[in-house]
Amino acid sequence: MANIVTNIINPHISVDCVIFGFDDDNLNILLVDRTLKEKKTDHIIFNDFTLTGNHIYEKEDLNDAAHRILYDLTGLKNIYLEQFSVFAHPERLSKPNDKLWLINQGKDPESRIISVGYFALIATNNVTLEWKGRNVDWFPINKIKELAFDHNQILNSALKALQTKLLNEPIGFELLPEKFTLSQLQKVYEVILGTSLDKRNFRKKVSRMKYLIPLNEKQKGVAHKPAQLFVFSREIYEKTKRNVFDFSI
Amino acid sequence: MANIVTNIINPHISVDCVIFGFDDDNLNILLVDRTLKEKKTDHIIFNDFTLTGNHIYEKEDLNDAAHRILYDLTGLKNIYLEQFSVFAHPERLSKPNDKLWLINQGKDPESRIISVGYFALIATNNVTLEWKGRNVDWFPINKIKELAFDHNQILNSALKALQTKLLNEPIGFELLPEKFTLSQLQKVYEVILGTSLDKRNFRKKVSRMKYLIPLNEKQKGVAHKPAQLFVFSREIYEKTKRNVFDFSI
DNA sequence: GCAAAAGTGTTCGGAGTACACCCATGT
DNA sequence: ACATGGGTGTACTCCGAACACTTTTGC
Repeated sequence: MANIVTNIINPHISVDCVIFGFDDDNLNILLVDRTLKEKKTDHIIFNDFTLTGNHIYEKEDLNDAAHRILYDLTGLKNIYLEQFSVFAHPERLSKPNDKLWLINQGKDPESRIISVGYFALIATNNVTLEWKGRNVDWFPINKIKELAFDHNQILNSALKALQTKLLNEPIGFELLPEKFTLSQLQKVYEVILGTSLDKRNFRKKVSRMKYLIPLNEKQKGVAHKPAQLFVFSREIYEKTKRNVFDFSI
Repeated sequence: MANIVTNIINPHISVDCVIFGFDDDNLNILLVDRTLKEKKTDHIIFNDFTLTGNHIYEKEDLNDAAHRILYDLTGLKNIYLEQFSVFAHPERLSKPNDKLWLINQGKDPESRIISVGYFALIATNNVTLEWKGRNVDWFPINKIKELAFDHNQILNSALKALQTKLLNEPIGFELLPEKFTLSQLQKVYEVILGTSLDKRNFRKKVSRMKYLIPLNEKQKGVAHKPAQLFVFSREIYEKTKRNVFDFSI
């Protein structure tokens, strides 16, 4: 894998991943702590957060780079991943703290780097997180303050892309365990779209999705009527998806 | 506008524009002739076509670069333009003819260039085209053969993006003159989506689009019942567009 | 008067929306 | 027994789909 050629990094192009998770209540984003300290005194100059991102290798495709970042972070392959936009404003790395940080990292703060934005969906459970020895953690998306670089803009753009995608393709269960209940799925739609849905209408709609397969299995250990569990069948989805030729007003 | 700083080009990043036009019958794409000749004999080594593209300047935003390309090509500003994807495969410029071409242009065929794809919609009428002294022309999209570099892939991806966009937002008249008939608009939907639509149902649907304003004006000089002309009102569209919170099966 | 495209209405089925109560389980 | 979320049906309206004939103009 790692030979002389594949290890040359391309200093002009990076990939940033907006990683969405869901914990039965909130839509969360994975952020990496960025703390700049005075070298001798360990005095904290500033402290904020970034998305997970990295430069690509010279011979590496963008999708591979994004998967590599997710693999380094989680140890998982086959995470749902989608390119949604490019961020290339000439001043995107030019806030004072960002320049300080880049200089401290031995980089030229004037050099132009364009970043390709990906969003990823992962089921939050049972993932241990590790990113280049830095602290990473989940944050509810509606409690995120000012981030490093242009990462607020990237995040907002990712959320819009996720909303659009969710309205057009069944990707909600990428945020859920393999077996999930309809209430969990409904909650995913609600938190991503920022709305609330009627339970009966939601289930009526879902009952038309042939690719949601009910199992002979129920929730266990819950203090209420246990819910039926479902799985998503990609095979059935691919077979039955119809071409939408309708357009909206 | 052009000073020392803005004239430095960035050799790593380019913008490619897929320019769609419509001529009452076909969906067309603007292509640029690429002919490589033996220097002394003028013997043609090969001849094919490319999309319109260019490197960006060091201090230039991507949207500005795409608009600049369209302005250089058509003399028009305010063309409808949308970024849809990035093309960055390490081998994207590595077909034999592409390498020959790059060497002939004094470029290093091994250097990696990523390209940001934009699609543009322009009303074909009354535009004079000029691109760096090379021949440019419209080609019906379904008659396009093998293009230079990865431009077939960029074109296919642009068409899909255009279809998706058209299904979700009213952009069809960007391909039409300011005043247009409903039959013209219907034809735009048909050629982009590759389908055929029922005239009565189409008009029923259109009658719900409050932002399509009928004029007290009809077609002239046509050998049949003259059609009513319409204009698009962006103001009314922005006011009345509803948020779509429905999701599909 | 003929060719060509414009313009128009009805019926049917399927989907969205609004809305309230009983059920199964753990404590 | 009680708290908790699971699970279900009906009425209304709107929209999509299928489908054929008359009208107005230029030639």
